Amino acid sequence: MHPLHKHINKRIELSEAEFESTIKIFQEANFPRKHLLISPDNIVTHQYYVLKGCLRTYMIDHSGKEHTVQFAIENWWTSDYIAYYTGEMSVLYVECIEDCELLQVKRTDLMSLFTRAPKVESFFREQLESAFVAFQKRILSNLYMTAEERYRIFITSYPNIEQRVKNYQIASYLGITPESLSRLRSQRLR
Amino acid sequence: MHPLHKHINKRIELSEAEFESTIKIFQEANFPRKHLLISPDNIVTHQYYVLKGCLRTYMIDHSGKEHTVQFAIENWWTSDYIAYYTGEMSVLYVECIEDCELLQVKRTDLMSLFTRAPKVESFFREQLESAFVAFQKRILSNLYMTAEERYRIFITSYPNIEQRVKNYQIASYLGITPESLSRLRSQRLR
DNA sequence: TTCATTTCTTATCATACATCAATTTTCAAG
DNA sequence: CTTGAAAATTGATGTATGATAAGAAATGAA
Repeated sequence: MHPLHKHINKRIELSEAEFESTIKIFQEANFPRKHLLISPDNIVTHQYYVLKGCLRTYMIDHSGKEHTVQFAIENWWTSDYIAYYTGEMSVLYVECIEDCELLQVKRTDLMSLFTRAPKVESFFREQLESAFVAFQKRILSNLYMTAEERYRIFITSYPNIEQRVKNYQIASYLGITPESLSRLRSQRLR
Repeated sequence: MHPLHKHINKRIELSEAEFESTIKIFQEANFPRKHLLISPDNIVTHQYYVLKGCLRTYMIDHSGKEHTVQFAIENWWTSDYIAYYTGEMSVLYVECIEDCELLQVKRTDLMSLFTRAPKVESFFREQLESAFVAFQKRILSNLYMTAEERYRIFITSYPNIEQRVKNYQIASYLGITPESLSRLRSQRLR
């Protein structure tokens, strides 16, 4: 069974035939480590499903500092969703931090698939509901947790991520400097 | 034209007949100032559309401090979306901070409406996309902006909100103390 | 394996915001 | 209006995290 079919069927029941018409609009796309899938000031027409690899979505602020919005690993979806959903120019980078095997899909193709296959739209709606919950929880945890608690939550909810991404990238996800992350990691060992 | 019909038609075209079958599953619900629509440790079965009034969604952490997730005014939707979408017990309060006229809808009714009326599902998917974008922007701004910048963004994107909500509630939305908000407001005047 | 580059750590000092406390101001109920 | 409670302000002091710098460790390209 195709990994994407398996992934979709965790939420909704899609027959082999229905999946066939779905997978038609997806294209395989492989990129090496360090490749920038998306960079600022572009129109974003695609979203991406990760078959293999790891990607990071981040912005660079006016003072040159990086801020990580999201990591994506196998069976996650990624894009610059701000640009993808609004049609505005991109503000984010999406970078492969490992060699990546992706499935890409164009938003316009997905939209017309939705009218033909409402079940697929339901899948994406439910997917969005989960993502929305995750982001709401993240906003809350930024409001009331210390950096150390957020770090602990992060490494348990992204298992093995420490082997795959740099500490300074984790720091930029948590909203602290690499130095502060280093400090709180060394304190935890005592 | 019904305010909800007008609201939906900003995204998708819904005929009078289609709207009739939609509005059927909504109920009017009016509550006075200070009424708690939702409080922690309950199952959340409804979401709410604001016809009139202002509500605040917040949590209280282990040390008793309040943290505001969202304000909702006319034509906004609100609920404890974490509990509503996941089925988990609520963790949030949703409080009327003015007398409120609401339309409430049960999630199960909405789900079955979606299968009968895919256009309504499209409306809610698009709505979610926008909400997702807003939350992603908020996470980013918490990562790279100072409290003062976030305050400035807040008062321009929630116009006239200062007349409707308490400063300590705005502070708890921005992730700072009321004292800090008071100080940065007085600095802005100089 | 080697070497240059990137990343991580450690230390010191600086700062934005928190905490605590004391008034003053606002506001809503009687 | 009056009045008491809630909210906002102001000041003094504390603290987590930032900024900067320098050395150690890890990494990856040749």
